[in-house]
Amino acid sequence: MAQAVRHDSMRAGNLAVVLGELDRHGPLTRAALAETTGLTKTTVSKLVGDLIEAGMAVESGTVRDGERGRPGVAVRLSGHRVAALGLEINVDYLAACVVDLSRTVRLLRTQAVDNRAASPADVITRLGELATAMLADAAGLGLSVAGAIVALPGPVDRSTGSVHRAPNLGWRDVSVTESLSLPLPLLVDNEANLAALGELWFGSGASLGDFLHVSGEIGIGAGLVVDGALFRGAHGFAGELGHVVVAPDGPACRCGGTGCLERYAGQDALLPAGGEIAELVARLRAGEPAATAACERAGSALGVALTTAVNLLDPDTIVLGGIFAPLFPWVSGPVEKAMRERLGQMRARVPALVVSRVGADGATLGAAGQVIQRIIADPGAFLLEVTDPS
Amino acid sequence: MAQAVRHDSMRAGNLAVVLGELDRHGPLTRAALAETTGLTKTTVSKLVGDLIEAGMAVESGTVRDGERGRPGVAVRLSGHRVAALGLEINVDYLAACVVDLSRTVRLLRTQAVDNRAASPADVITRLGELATAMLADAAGLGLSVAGAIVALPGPVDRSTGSVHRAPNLGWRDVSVTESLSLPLPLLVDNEANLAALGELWFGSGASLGDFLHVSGEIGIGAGLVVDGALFRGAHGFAGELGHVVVAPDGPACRCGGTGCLERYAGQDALLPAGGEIAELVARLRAGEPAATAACERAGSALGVALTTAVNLLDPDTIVLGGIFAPLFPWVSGPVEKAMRERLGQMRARVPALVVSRVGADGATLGAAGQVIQRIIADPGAFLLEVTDPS
DNA sequence: GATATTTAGTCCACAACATAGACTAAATCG
DNA sequence: CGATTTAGTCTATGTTGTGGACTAAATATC
Repeated sequence: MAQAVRHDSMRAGNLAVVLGELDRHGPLTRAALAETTGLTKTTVSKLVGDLIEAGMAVESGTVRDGERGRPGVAVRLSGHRVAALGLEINVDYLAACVVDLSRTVRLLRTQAVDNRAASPADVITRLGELATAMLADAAGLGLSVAGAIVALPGPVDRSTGSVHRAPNLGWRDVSVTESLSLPLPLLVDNEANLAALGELWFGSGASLGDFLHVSGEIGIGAGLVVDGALFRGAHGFAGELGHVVVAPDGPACRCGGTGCLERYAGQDALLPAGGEIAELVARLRAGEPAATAACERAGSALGVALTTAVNLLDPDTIVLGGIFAPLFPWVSGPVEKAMRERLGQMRARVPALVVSRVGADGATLGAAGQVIQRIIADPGAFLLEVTDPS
Repeated sequence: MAQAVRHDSMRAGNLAVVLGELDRHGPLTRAALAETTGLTKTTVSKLVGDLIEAGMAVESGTVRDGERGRPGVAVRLSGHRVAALGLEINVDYLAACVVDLSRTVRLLRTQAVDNRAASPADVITRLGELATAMLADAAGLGLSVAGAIVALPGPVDRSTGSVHRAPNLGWRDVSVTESLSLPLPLLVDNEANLAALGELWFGSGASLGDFLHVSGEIGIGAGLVVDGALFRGAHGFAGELGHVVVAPDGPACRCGGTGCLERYAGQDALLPAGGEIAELVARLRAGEPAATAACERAGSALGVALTTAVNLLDPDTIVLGGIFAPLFPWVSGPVEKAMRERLGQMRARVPALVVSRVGADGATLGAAGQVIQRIIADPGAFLLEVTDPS
């Protein structure tokens, strides 16, 4: 609980500080690192030496920063050795990616499968095969994969690695970490959460400030990123935007309530007759009035729900992802209108509304990125793992 | 930004760990501290010695923990030297309190004044007089006051110490820290936020887990406490529960929107003809149907807004404070009904609904408590201040 | 073109802090 | 009364960062 600082953790902390600085502020010389971290040049040199030895950083050319003086050697994160595996189980596909320490996507593979038709055990077996193939390919690239996270479309218990209920998959109480055995640390997380992190590291990124990322699918989830980390709430179920009440007397929702956002702006509300979002986009492009009206309705409801979310969570930016990304041109107007009307008078600035820049792979990439984030936040633990093969 | 660990900050960090442990887990022997912190007995002894010398801890009797062996000396937080000042400006009163390091309330004074009638400058002058008197009394008790926080009824900019708009006071862009000059560090914060912290430290406390504290007044604010700290959002305006949309087509609100919770459950909605909450309680006790119906309506609306808040913020517990504390017996039913209906099916556990245990002084006490919290989180800084009179 | 100046990075003696284990102190058990 | 157990202190030691002297490599100045 209370974490005391000792000599070894002091060192680990300083390694993390240096690596974090390299991660956030690009290539830096040792002198610049000493300045920004407040450590002495001597200390920085030693720490950088360790990081280079561990394959987590490399020197990359010289830089003349000022006008005069000896040029410095730029040091940057190196992705040539350390990597992470991101996995995703979704309704109609499996996906896996390998991302290296510099957050470069090295491998990405998607497999279209109808996972509703298969049993959870079969799905997990298939994911295991995909993961094993990816690990082999990663080894071929000389990468050492430090860990993996599985993205799941439903509320998860991260401590047990299980999904309580994933209605879209038809799963109940399935433990993924128990069934999936891979030769590395494995965790699970919610797809909407990881999509938000995917946007942070592989999309518009830090320019968004603190943002709320909306994942529209059949359900509607959201992930709030504050200071580069997810806000999860007490039990990890924060960000359930789909069941925000838009109209207390509205239609019944599968959650037991009435008038939830999902009933107005979920995929089933936009496509009551079924079908693909791509078809809806085609009808919208053709200017079909019924399609435009449906988006108008969904956008207004989404605007009301997001107004509420802004009042409670206070983000800088709102990112629309999932099905709302292709529909952005048609829903953004009503959403912005609702937010301006309801927030404009009280707040100096209404949060900006932008479209997600990562596509369907957001959650898969976010999963791998989260593993990388953990390594950067505590390189000492990983260093031990690599150098000490006990 | 990136905070490196050096020898001095290692020491400061360990002082904070020991003091934090004493704060959370009551009186402890040096041996017990060594066990829980992971530090050696030698180190703990040195740290405890420093804390005792600084007047932040004291030895208090011996304890026989096990069956055999030498009994240990219990060490606990001491409030005899270090204290903090909490201040509050509200619509119809000023308040000040002095709380010591062990979070004992040593002084508390309230002054009934109609602050809407006076100019901001006059109000602040009067608060300054109250604060100066409190500081003199604290000095008389041998207390050294380390800092102060002013609670204000409106959104504040904590970096400049100013309120942008406090509609209930009729204030616009008033900087309190600039106008109020006291011989100690002074900060400002929002009343609803500080009331939540007041509940944490002077009310039901840590038994609540992560909780959302609702401050019902003319407006309705809320403060979310996660892991013993306030969730503030990107700009510090999180928790604006009063403007959560309960019915998109509802009555217009002063915020520019329509159907905000405030219009259904704020003080003006419960008492459309004006008057005091105490009178409403009397009518409720008498069983007056109109009064009961008003609470029913307010409770249902509050239940809808809280359902939404739970979906987005995921707290363990919801605490009703402000005007909802005396009205609790009449509003809690409808609130719980709404939450059970709308959340019961999706969640294993619907958050518990409890009444606030701190009264009107919650924000004032929370203000002082927040200063104490800062000292406990970084005793090193305070130690320097005391021992080094530069 | 030689020298001064500036900046980067390394080296070495030193200081700060925590550690490990021996030691003393004070209780209960047999 | 001695053996055992637990609390707390003392001393030598180890790890880590510091500060300043030093070397290295560039530009500026004359």
